Amino acid sequence: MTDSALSNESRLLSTQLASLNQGDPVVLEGWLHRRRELAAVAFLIIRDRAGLAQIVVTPTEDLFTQISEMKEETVYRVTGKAKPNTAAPGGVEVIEASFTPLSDPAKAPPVELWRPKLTAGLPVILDNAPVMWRHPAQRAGWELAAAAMSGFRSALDNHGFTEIQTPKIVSSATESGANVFSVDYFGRRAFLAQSPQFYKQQMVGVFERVYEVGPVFRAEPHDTTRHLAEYISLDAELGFINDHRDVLAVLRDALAGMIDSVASKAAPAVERLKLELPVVPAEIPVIHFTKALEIAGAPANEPDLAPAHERAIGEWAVKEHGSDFVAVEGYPMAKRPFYTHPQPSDPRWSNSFDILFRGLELVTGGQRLHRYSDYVAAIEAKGDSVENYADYLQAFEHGMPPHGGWAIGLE
RNA sequence: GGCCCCGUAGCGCAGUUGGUUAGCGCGCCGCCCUGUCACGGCGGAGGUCGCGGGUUCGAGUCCCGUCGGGGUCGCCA
Repeated sequence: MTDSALSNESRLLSTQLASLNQGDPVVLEGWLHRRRELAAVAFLIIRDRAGLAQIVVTPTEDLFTQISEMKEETVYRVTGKAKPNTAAPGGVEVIEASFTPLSDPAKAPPVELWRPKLTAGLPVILDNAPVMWRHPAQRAGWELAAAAMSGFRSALDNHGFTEIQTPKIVSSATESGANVFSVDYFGRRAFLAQSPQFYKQQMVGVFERVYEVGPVFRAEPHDTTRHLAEYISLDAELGFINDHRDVLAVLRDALAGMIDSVASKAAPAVERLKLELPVVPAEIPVIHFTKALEIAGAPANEPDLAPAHERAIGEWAVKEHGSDFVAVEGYPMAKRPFYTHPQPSDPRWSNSFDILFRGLELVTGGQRLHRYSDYVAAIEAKGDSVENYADYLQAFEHGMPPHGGWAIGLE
């Protein structure tokens, strides 16, 4: 657990202090998180990747007179001796310390990073991001994301998936009306990828089961916080399914894997943010779109679920099934993209679903068309030309199994 | 894009029916305090009140415009 891969093999992490005995030598490296100067004793808090450590300085030490010159966020190497002390956070503190700066004296941060709560608005946080991310509460967000991605990957690895990376600069923006960013590609027009959808389907033709964790780009011109220009999408696609219910079953395991991973790998972050982690039921309750409208009290001819409807359905799921998760299947074909597979019993509806989590849309997925002839019909039905999709359709000309998948926004 | 709200010191905010020198907490600087853990106490510096125009004897405050931010609805493979 030391940084033995580095040349400085004696370095300890702050959290390892607790296991030391009186007088054990200590080498720490980190940021000066906070100084607390009293008349006859001073406390210096060092922050490293693991947490915080307390160094005690007494007036007999030369260091004592230099403390007022030291600036928060300056990086130091600290050497000293361990001293168990019940008054110390973590039970063991460092005494007889000497500090060697590894950076220039740091400029005062725009906000007080040592405060338990970050007292800054979003614009201030974004404008000062490199410093703000150091705050334990901000950092916790990164820890959650890392644990969630790790859980997603291992859950799908266990299900026989292959991780892929698809192009992010693409030649055509054929997919739907979502706005795309255009870029200059050596004098030709290209676009930032809105979705790995086409590529991941093609790769089902190679690996049967694939997933991707990567950025997607949407130039949404709307004044809203519900869209981000760039975000991380957790995409998966799997072949040889019966219908979208098979997709849902694998998705359920992926979600459970993500939450388990957050619980085990990001426990300090969960505690810091005082999060209550949801439980993914063994089977996520599924309702049909028509039933969802009923529950939400919306007219039966409503083409889509509004945010207010989604909230109502979320409450219903907690009450009826004790679940934070609920899947709505059978969205109208008219509202779904052309590659969506219709519901065999009634083609007005689709074999696609959304998963609502506490009343918010969390995942969109479903079964896709897999026959070439169906694609030709679907593309012509929307008044488009098959030639515009020639590259994509090669996959289906050459044999594709029934398949489906989903996309989760990490944020 | 519609509707509502907000831009005042590094950060978070207050500022009465328009009134003379624009305040508070934290940070910053100085002094003090035997163990803190959001340490505490005393003092000090720091602001063209987002920007432009207008009304008025007088605008942080009212009006118009503009830029930026937040909420909500709509839109959204």
